[in-house]
Amino acid sequence: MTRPQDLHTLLGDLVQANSRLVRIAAQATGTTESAATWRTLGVLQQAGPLRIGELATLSRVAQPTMTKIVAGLAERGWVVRIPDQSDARAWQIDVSPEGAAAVDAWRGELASALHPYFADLTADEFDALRRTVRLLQERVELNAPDRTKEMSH
Amino acid sequence: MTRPQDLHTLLGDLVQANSRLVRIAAQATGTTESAATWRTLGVLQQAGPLRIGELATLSRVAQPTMTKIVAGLAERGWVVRIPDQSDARAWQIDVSPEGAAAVDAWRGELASALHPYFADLTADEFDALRRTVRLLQERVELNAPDRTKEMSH
DNA sequence: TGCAATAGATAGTCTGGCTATATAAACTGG
DNA sequence: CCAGTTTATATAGCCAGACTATCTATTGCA
Repeated sequence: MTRPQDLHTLLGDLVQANSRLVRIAAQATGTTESAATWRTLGVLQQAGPLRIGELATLSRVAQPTMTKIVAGLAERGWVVRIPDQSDARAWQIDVSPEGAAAVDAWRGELASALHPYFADLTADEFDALRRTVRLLQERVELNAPDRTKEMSH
Repeated sequence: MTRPQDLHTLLGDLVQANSRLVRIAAQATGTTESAATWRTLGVLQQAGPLRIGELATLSRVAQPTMTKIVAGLAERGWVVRIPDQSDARAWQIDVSPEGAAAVDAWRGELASALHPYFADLTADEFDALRRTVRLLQERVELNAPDRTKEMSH
């Protein structure tokens, strides 16, 4: 039923539309915080305390990138770094109450900024949007990426 | 019909899901090119030859940012810079055939990378996705952003 | 005990954002 | 017709977030 040709076009269009949406939001909110911040906090909220490495894998960034992001978040007080009881090399990273509040605040700003663009949705359109967001969420669930390539050394 | 509370949540979820989707695509394709590249070329393909400033406004980035992006694209031969007949300060920027080919190639890679995640959509889900992408495209159309703030000096 | 494997940090590079400012061309008013 | 303002782009300098390569410190096993 899903025609590959259409899917091909659709996915490109989806990513491009989203890139524009993100720029609109960035300019409208004037927030300095970037996608990486909210992506990382989102993963943590969803998957509880995690090690840097696990967090990097689930967020699909390289480990040194995650080390930097976490350093920034820790500076803002949005995550806490708890020494891992069972491994002195490792940390458990978790969202702080302040971090959770920051996510909420950002969602509020984002909604205000984008509301004018979506205020006039029909019930039908709203429903399609809602279903698609759920769909996307399912598909980008936090499954560990395929590491076959790396494993083959 | 559209409940603000739901819309609030929905938009946050949409942006977050998309941020993950973009990371999945980035890792799966292994492409080094970033969102800004395809966003910019997309705007050009849609709105024909444009000046740097117009391009920046429509892409919703600052003018110096666009100068840099265009410099990069010109190096790769993906855009051409045509001197503006009527104004020696300005350039007309347009997509080159190579640029258009690069966009096509990227869409292909993206589709291949994401296809496994979307291969099993039902006709119904596919339809909701298709309608939502169209919807998003309408909403992020290339309308010049509101410049009221800047104009008030 | 001693050495390979693992977790994270550090170094260095690039792109893409930003603001502030410089440069150069184009207007405009006396 | 030229002086001053406005406008279009470029330059400089900053920062975050992405990468690879490598270092350090612990772990864990032979």
